Amino acid sequence: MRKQGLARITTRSIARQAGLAEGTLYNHFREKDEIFIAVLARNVAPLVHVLHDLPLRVGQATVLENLRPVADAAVSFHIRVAPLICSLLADQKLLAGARRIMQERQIGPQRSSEALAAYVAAEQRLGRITTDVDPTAVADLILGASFQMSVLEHFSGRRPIEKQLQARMRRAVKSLISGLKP
Amino acid sequence: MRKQGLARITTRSIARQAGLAEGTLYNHFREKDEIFIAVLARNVAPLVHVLHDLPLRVGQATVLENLRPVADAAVSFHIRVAPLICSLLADQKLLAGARRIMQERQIGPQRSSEALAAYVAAEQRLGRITTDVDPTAVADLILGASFQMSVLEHFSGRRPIEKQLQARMRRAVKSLISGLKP
Amino acid sequence: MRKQGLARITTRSIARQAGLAEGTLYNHFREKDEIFIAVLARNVAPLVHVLHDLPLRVGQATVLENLRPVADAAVSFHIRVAPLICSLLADQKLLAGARRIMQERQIGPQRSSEALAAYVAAEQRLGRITTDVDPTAVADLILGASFQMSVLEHFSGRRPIEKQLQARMRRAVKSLISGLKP
Amino acid sequence: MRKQGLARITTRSIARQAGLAEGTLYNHFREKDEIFIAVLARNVAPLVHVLHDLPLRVGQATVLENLRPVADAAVSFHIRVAPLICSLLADQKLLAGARRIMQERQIGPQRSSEALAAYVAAEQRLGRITTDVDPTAVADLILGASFQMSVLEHFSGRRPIEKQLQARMRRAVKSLISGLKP
DNA sequence: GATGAATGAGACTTCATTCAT
DNA sequence: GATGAATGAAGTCTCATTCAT
Repeated sequence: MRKQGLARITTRSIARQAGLAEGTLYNHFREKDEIFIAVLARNVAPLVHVLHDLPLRVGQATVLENLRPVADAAVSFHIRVAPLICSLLADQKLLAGARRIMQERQIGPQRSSEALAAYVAAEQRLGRITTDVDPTAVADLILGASFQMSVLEHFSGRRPIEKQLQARMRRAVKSLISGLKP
Repeated sequence: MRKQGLARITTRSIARQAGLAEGTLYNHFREKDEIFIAVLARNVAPLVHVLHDLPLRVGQATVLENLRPVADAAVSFHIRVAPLICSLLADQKLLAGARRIMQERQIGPQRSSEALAAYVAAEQRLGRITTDVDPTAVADLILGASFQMSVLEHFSGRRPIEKQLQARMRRAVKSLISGLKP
Repeated sequence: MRKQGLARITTRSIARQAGLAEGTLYNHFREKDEIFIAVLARNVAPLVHVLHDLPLRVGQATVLENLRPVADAAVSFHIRVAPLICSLLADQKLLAGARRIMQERQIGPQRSSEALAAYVAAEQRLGRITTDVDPTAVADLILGASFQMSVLEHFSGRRPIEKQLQARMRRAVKSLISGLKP
Repeated sequence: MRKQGLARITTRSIARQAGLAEGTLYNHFREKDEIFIAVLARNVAPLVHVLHDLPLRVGQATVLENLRPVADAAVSFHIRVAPLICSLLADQKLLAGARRIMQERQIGPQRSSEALAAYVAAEQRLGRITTDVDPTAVADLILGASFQMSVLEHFSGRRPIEKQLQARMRRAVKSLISGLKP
């Protein structure tokens, strides 16, 4: 389900992959959407964890060293569930269900963005990041780049390789830290 | 069709909006996917156009002034069709069809990325962009940020406002040019 | 559907009997319940018609001659749809839908009962029916006997024969008019 | 189970109400239908009992006093299991099973009707009931009225009140004894 | 005997696509 | 070229029944 990640995921295919009968799914989940959200929730956990730890890192080590685990976790997350995230956007009903559950659990992409932006702002106050940049913009750039890479890989039909994308993502973070100015 | 995801779009609803009978659609398109790809193709045109013009701008004006139309066009594109792009990722069959057509017309997200990276590399050769950054990474950051913003907006359920996102995107470009270093 | 009349009526069986594909049903009805109600409504029409004409018969001909068409129509109705009526009672959801539709159209078994009782009361006022009887009770007896006969026939597994049941019903009406008293 | 129709009754709900696990039901009954028929059989017992005693009452007390317990028991029975009786008619398979069991135990609606008709005939022979009436018709009228009332109540959605329906049924019996003739 | 997760047949419904008019 | 009823494959979900524990 994570690997192929179709909106066209059928209960049949889920059941087959899980080695269960179709009806058995409904002994564990009330409806298909719940399975969907459960997979998403489980996979986002590591990223949430890393973002949650960010405040403790403010002023510690270097900004690059602090952003690296974020970048790695973002890639891990996106590479796994980019098609699932896309399936949400592709289906209004699914999206509505996801939104509801995310509000209940106080999670969601918005929060991840905000957590990252908060870190940037905190480092700005310490003078370790220039105040020329907009914290929200930085979050958009970092998380967006990670998402974009995963989507591109899925688009191309290549089987995305985590290590490879993480390396590419680190280049992006470095580039962002450096800036374009000569 | 652009607003809600593809998953819930029926030929009936397309026909109704077009003021045609359902069967009539099939006098213009061979199958539903073709309609979908046609919509995508039409909406990507402006962005392709801007990217196509980039080589002419190398060394002209400022890098910021050259990237701004790219940023604007990317936002315009993503804001319109983010759910459609996602629908591609969500449907293996659709994705295959889209890939084929994109190859024929020599377009696609890969090409856009490459065009932008090529511009960055060219400016690097002129010394107007530092060689510390990786051109591909810059493309990922810029196009990814634009995509990310649109996806976030659709996710939140807010009706995305183009001007607003373009402003946010310009802040991202400026931040990228500036870099995080103090 | 009328003949076999199962609650276990499946859309498949309906479609087969109608000589249509299963999906075709949904071009004509929004859901299965609607088909169900439609069949019921069509078959109740003649009985409703007869009951509607009753007020015009008050004081005309004889009470027996006036009740006979009611008895015949009731048998015709029940013989056709007793299993369908039963299917309603057997399925709360179906029953709720039927109730709603019946309220909208101002029909229903209650109304039939009342129409018949009203006729009895009117004849009582003319002295053609003794005031010893309760009009509502008479309606219960007549319509109940008709329903009972049809249910018994279906129960026994015999294919109910309309003429035969109508004759039996006429005996019931005559018996009721006569009374048990020696 | 008696209240709502059978169609929506699941083994799960039966088990929950019985305070047992779903699987445990199958240690007591071979299949769901058996549970259903057991409930029906238990509830019909009092009515069967009353009808069984009828021969002893021939020529005793008054006809009205003899019919009253029949009327009361019929209402008690119908009010309890009208939806279950209907569920039989609604399900060919269930009906077949019920028929078989009823033949074994020598019970069934047919027998009830016959028992009541036999009583009427016996009283006719004693001159306590006019020979103008048809015994079978009288049975149809009495049992039918009782069934009809219960069905109407379930139809209307009102929670049927036994005492109330029994009173209504007594009026029906009295009306039948009196006859319509002025 | 009790349990309840697993099963899988089958129900209702949707919808892209076809085709006679 | 336009129409829209008909199609039927496929999807989600329910539930009676089984069986290892």
